[in-house]
Amino acid sequence: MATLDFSPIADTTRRAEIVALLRRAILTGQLEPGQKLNELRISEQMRVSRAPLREAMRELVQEGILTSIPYAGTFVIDVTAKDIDDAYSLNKVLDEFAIARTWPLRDQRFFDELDRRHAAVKQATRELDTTRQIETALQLHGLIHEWADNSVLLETWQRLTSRLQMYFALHQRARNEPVPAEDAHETYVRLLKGNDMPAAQHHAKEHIDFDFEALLAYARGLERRGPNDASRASPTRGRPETA
Amino acid sequence: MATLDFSPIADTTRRAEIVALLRRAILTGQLEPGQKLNELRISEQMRVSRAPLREAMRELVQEGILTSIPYAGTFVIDVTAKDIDDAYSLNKVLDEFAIARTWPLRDQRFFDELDRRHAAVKQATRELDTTRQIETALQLHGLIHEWADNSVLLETWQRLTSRLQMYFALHQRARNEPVPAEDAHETYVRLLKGNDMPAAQHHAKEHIDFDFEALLAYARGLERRGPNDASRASPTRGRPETA
DNA sequence: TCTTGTTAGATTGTCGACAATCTGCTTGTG
DNA sequence: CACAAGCAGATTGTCGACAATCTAACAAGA
Repeated sequence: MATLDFSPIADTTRRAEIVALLRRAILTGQLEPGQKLNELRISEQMRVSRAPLREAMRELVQEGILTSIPYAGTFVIDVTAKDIDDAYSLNKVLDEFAIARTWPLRDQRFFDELDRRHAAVKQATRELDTTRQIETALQLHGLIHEWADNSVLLETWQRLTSRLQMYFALHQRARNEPVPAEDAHETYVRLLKGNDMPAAQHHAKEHIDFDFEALLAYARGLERRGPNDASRASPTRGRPETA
Repeated sequence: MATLDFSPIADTTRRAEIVALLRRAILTGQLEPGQKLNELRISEQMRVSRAPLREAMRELVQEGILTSIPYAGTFVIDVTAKDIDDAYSLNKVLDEFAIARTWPLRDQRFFDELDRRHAAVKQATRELDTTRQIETALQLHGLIHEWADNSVLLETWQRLTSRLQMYFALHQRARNEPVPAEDAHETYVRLLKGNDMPAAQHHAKEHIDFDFEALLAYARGLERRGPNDASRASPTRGRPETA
């Protein structure tokens, strides 16, 4: 028989859809860092009860983009310059590892997918859709982590990605100007297709450096002006239950 | 005035306690891999309603030690040899990074804490408490990740640790024999106190190798005999919603 | 005026019940 | 006997209501 592989059926629980909705709202910056999530208000807006909403929020807390204080509320995580720096330096290490693991597994399907994602970035750039530009760039970058055949690495990178996407979106939102139109990923893609693995690893580091540069400057600027002004109830008691 | 710093008050929600209970049950192997968690039964045993229990389970799903299939149930993750291998190889990279970051931050407090945790391992070994032995060994190992001053790294390592602890406990349980009594961490501690960082990094890798060796062999043996026989409802539909 | 105790309102945490879905068995039919 | 349809039981997902806790405003007293 012909081996037809069906795609998985859609998630049927409200919880899963709520997770997707909330995650998108946070990662695109519609929910600002530090902002409190009022359960009753959100559940009424989404036309669901608080039970699946709360379960969804627990997931996002564990995912690292929300933080919860008992009897006080659940908040979008704050973005500190140190967080970005931490994620940045760890990402370097993970990239190096991912490239090393992916290297011997590269095949035609890998190169095709690489080109496909690269094209998606370029299209988003042409259309000046900054949100989509961030998304596609991270997806391009994520290919080496998906291809490395290491589930723990992939999980780790996806967690990192959530934060990175949030940081980038915040950055874009604040500056509100399109990313440079020239293609910053041309060399990256070319090196991943070549035969010089150390060169690819080295470029990945430099490439990240470039992306993070402006972001870090922005975050540091934020901190100098004091914490974000998003309407939050300034939780003072207890500590967030981070993972 | 004298600056007396109070420790944070204990978590007062049932949810937090349930998370701790379940996590411990899983990591010590009281709940076996693949086993299904019946919500009604557990909630009755714990004398709580299903709401906080379900929220706790969502957290543990996101933490990576449970897996959930809509309308089918929530299960303890299965332990495959590949999972162990993945965690193992990534752990090497993280260790190297953690040592590099910790190195310039070492001070007397670090050395004291190092000795304290080392002593805890030795005491657990003397008392032949294998479960505690695993716990303390991982805590000793975790110091470099805590000290590295990188929150993302720490989070990542803690996620890894959960699985490692589960794997080790499973291993111990199956073989039911105490770990070699000789002190395997003596060199590790000594190198962390010394001045040769590359040597410390190198030893960390070798040290992990040693620990994982038997574990990997055991896991591979498991797979050869087919999947675990824990009473599970053999979920066939849908896919687990891993993080 | 500053501090302390009280109270009202709002929000989070928890509960018990109902709805939706799955699994396995039974039953009827060829 | 093979097989499909349908039913019953069990389990998960969701809902609305109540209890516990927090915040902020206000009053009383030193």
